[in-house]
Amino acid sequence: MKMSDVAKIANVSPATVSRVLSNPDLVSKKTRDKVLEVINQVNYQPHSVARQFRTRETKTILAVVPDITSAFFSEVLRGIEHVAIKEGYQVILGDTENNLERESDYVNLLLQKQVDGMVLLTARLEKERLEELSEHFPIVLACEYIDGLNVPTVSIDNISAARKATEHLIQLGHTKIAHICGPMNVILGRDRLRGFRQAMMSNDLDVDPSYIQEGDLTIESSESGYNQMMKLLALETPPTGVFVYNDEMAMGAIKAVKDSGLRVPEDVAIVGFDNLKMSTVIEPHLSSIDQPKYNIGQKAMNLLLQMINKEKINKHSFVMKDNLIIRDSCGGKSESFPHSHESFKKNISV
Amino acid sequence: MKMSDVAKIANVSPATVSRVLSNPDLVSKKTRDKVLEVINQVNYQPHSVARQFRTRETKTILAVVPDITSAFFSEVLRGIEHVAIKEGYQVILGDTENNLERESDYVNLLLQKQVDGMVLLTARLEKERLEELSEHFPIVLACEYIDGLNVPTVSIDNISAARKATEHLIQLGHTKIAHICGPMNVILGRDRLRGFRQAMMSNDLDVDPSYIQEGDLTIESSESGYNQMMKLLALETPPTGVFVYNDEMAMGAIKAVKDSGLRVPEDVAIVGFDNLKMSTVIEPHLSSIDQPKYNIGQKAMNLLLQMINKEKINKHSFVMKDNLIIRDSCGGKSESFPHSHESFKKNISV
DNA sequence: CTGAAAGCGCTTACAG
DNA sequence: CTGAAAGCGCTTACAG
Repeated sequence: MKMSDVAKIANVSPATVSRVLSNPDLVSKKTRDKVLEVINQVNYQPHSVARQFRTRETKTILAVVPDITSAFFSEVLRGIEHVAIKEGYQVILGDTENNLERESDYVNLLLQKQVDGMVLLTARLEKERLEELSEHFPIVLACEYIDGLNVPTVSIDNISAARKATEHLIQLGHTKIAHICGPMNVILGRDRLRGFRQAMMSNDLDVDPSYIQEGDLTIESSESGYNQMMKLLALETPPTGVFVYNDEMAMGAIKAVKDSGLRVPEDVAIVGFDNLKMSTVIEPHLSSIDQPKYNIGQKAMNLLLQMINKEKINKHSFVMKDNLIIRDSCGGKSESFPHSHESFKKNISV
Repeated sequence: MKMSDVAKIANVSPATVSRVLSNPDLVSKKTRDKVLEVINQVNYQPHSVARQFRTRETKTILAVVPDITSAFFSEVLRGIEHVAIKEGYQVILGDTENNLERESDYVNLLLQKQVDGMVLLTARLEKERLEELSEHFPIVLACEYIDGLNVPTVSIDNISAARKATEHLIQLGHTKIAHICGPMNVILGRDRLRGFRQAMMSNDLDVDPSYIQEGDLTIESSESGYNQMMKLLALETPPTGVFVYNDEMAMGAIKAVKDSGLRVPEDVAIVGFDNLKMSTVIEPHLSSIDQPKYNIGQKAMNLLLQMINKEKINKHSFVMKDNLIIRDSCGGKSESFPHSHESFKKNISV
């Protein structure tokens, strides 16, 4: 059943059917009703690929994620998806599994006009390539970014957030502080390490090179955190405080401390990053840097829509507010264990 | 830049360019090389919507998920995606957020020919609707299913798995056993409750109605598990063992026990379902029913591809093997805490 | 307010 | 092995 069939039955031209569907105001009420009746009767569904072909827009955007399995990204994705759906767009999901080649493949969907635009939650391609692409297609970066790249970007200030997390440990009196850092080939890893170093330096604390252990995103994160923490604990003088790249690694790190017969926070204090929901499920509850994950997704998608609609964007870098959430994994102030529904909620989804 | 432009430069017809791209054997080596050179030179990218329109296939499938945020489904999705990519298909993700209407909307993408087929990880539509749809379009069900529906389905035997989990508690000597069940409007909730009842009955144990507490998937699962466990603990005689619908709820349940000043497993033993990775991160490590999540995804996608390629499928129900993983949350046998890389791995991703 | 006609960029049966 | 031509199902400028 195609449009011309509907037209024939309704005794109008295909053009009229098309108008009823996408521009009903252009059609008289009488004709419109007649056409709609036929459409319902035969249960006509327009062939959307034909429409896409004709209108040169797919009403689909691509979200490229480094790891779909991560609770962090699913929150961001939900922000993207909600805005997309509200505006009549679909979201294709591209999971690169932290693989550069897959990232590159997904980006090519733009060139083939398969999608109207793209939100990149991973930005590991060459700067020049992205720059070139973004001159021709709507692209927004979120979470990850590229220094000096003139493409709309939504993220937090990772350096200052990392500084904050580290300073929290310093304020609690720690001096032997280590950092299980993210991979050095992703900017977030480099930024958070930078923030860590800044905090240490401005407090006149040394950073022992063996106190920096690089985590690995290509294996299960908590496993990577476990391994790196074990290395730290095996040192002659292990650290008493550790700032960990993200919450998932931090969980592994906590496990490592416990498995070694030590306690968190008494023997080793730990701060994470991202404030995942499970940070209040493990013991002790994890102190962490909160990122407005859902809002980042929303903001990024809104920007993308602006670009798709050729609206001007007068800023290209959108820095969202992060927040240090203090729980029990560093000692000091401790959160209460609320029993009521309300406070559970506050506790678990800050 | 379109195909006819490339053709002009290469001094051939558009038909020849098309053949070079999709049926190179039909073209002489000489012509082929000439055309390929031009294609590279001008960096021609075929317009894939035009191709989709012409060939009437989108090389895209839709995966409909009830909750993209859940670690369970991301594993299944990865299985789907890996197979899809290998076979040159893209995956559109539809997150229904446990909302029936959204499920229905996504399913309509089939009618609009936006996708070549669909894997449903949620099956809450009317049986008749799905039956009708599946007569016209390739559809595979995974994880959730509909009784008596003749559509290829991949899942575990939820009833027997639930029985196994419950019997584990019974064998450990528990008699006051409760079940925090899944929502009664999804089949998995009903099935697991059924398995629970079967195990109780065949062991001559009573099921106190107040020992059945229905969880809620529309709120944060661990919060729901927390709430329901609090209700159980408030009973005059609280249960000593609880089988929980899934691991996320089980985490909340464990938290509730601890927050009430009781211990797991000494005061309350808990078994979960799904064997998520975080079940070895919380304390105590959660005993749980393992589902072959990734394999379910692979199998479902393979079946879908068979249907898309009009191959015959001679069975419609594929039951995968589940497995009770015993850890520490029920007492009895306890798992060791391995330190080496290898055993961590085994421990964390059974 | 409505219709006839052109055309979006490919692919493929047909002819040679 | 190659080309000319038709056509996939819509939308939209144009004319009336």
